Amino acid sequence: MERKEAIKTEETVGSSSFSDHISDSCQFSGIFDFSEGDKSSLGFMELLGVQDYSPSLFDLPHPPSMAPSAPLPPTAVKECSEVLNPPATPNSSISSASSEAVNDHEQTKAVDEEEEEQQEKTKKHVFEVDGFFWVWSLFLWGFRLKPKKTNQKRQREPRFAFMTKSEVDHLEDGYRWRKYGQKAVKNSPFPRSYYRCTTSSCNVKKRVERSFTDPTIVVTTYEGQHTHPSPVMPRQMLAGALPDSSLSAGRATGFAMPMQRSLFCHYQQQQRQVQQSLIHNLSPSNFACNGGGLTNPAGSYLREIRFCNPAGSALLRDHGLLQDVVPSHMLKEE
DNA sequence: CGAATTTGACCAGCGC
DNA sequence: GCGCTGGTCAAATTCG
Repeated sequence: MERKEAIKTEETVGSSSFSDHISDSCQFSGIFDFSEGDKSSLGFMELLGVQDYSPSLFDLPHPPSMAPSAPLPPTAVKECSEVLNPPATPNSSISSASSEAVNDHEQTKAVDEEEEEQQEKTKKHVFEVDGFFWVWSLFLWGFRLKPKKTNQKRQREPRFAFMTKSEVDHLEDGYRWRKYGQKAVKNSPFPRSYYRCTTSSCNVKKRVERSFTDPTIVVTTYEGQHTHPSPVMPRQMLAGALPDSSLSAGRATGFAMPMQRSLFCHYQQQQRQVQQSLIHNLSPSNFACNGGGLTNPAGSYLREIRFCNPAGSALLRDHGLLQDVVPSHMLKEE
């Protein structure tokens, strides 16, 4: 049901064509599902191999073509925010974002609900991380979980979904999980498994299921935030293996950073087959995705994923498999 | 024997 | 109101 709504919204917003258009130069993308309170949202994030960012680049529905360029040396992280339909002076529209986001939110309170939804739908964020520009597109799922008149609806934790190409269903992510349920998924031969963090004070949950459009893809959805450090992965190991930006992201947010951790754990466990699969397919220059498409009428998360010829070992080395799948500021923003 | 998993039952939300 | 579906519970079973 939720996914069906997502499809509707995406078509409304027009991001589908945007995704298609940039797919050739997109180096990585993922779908992220956030739910909080009575509001749900779905977005996709794309890493663009572009150095010369121009806000008009993201002007829907006619984005210009983008040519990938070599990665830049690590730079200070910048965070940018803009609204679609960029201002008249494109290159000056990039500005510090956090406060703007807050201000935007405040302003939208003043308008009626439809206008507010429209504004939220079209809000986009652009981040620069280590010389890469990340486009964070966030749009509502097209519905607000009907707020109960009595406001008795149970609050849902923020959720984070990502896809991993793996032969292993339950990817090691540094935390210990206890399986508490399994359900058949409608229109899919693959069941969905439900896990809870085994730490007593921590109520983080995750769902794991395979995409039935591509059985090699595992869709993992995390809900909530861990209230404790990873019991499996010593911090020192992490500190030695991952760039500062990755660590700071995890520390600053308390978020699980699931893909980052799972990739790292695969290293540690010498699960070579899975590791190579992950490295190959998640390496920025190998991973091309036709966006956060949800156009499959049966409701799959995935539309089409293409894997290009391997060519990016340098990227892999320099950027550590894009450990910052979600840059820290994105997580801070929600 | 304790921990983890399995699996059918149950419940809540939603659409018709 | 009813049926469908997603999510959770908990007893039974399996595993180490």
